[in-house]
Amino acid sequence: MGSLEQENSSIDRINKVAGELIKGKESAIQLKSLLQESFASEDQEKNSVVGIFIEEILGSFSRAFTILNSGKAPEAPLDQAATPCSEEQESKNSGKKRKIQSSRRSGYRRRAHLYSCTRILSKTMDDDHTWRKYGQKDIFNSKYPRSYFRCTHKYDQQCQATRQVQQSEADPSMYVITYMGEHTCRDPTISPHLLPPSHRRPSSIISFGSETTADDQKEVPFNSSCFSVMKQEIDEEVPSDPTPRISSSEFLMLPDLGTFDWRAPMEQYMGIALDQCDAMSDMHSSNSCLDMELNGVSFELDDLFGVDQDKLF
DNA sequence: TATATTTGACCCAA
DNA sequence: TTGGGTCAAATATA
Repeated sequence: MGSLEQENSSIDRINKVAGELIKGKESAIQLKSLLQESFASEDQEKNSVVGIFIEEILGSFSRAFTILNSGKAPEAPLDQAATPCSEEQESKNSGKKRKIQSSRRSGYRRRAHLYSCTRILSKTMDDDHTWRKYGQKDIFNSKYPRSYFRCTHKYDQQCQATRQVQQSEADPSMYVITYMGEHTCRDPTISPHLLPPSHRRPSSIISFGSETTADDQKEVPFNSSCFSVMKQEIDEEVPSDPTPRISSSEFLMLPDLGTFDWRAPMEQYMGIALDQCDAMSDMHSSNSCLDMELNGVSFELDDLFGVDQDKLF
């Protein structure tokens, strides 16, 4: 008896939550068009930032709907350390088309990355790393396949960085890019001296790209895989471009990065970057633009650097 | 010929 | 059991 009332109460709550989500999503869509209209003529960068934020928000709504419908989170955390594959691993299906060599999976690893972070970007974004596609999968309940890329230097420099690229269902012109693992490689096109020792460790390097060439780039080495500018090859039709190019006009830009001093308090730069999102300040509490995940624990950069949001906005 | 991409199979985690 | 991440043979391209 009591259980029936509880059940009805739960359903009622779910319906209310769904209603609020629908309202929120509609508001976000309206806000997007409003903001992009107002920025369209004057500030392309703000317009792009708005787009990124809105995509994140809409994605959150979609995931929330999914959770409501399924009763569980759509994505499992990525912090599970993979069990290193032992040499004794053998093929169990020797009768299949492709026969496996006994050592084929000896190095098989999965989800062993220390951290991951997800970006929603347009395909025009550029990256300062070279990637090689190693797989593509159709994703359950997803309209578009997901492509898997690894760093070109995986074998020659044991770089473990990978990324996943999937076309956004909400906006097919955008791509959801998930970076996993950190770049340990030293791409010859990236000036190593730009990476101070304290910033070569994983999860401590974030790069707000600059509109400079690879030669004179003064990127903020903050996270070479998470916040670096995107590479053209996102488009699957476009082959990997071995020449890294830097163009982050659609991403958070810091003015005068050439004078960046990483010994300065990070909030100084975060403040500048986040200032560009000032139009979205009301959304900051729910945004994940600068969110990262380390060992499966999500946190925001302001937590990481002790940035007080109230001071920034 | 070397290198990159495609794609089916393998394998892990939930 | 199944979805999804990775491997590697086959194929494409420069």
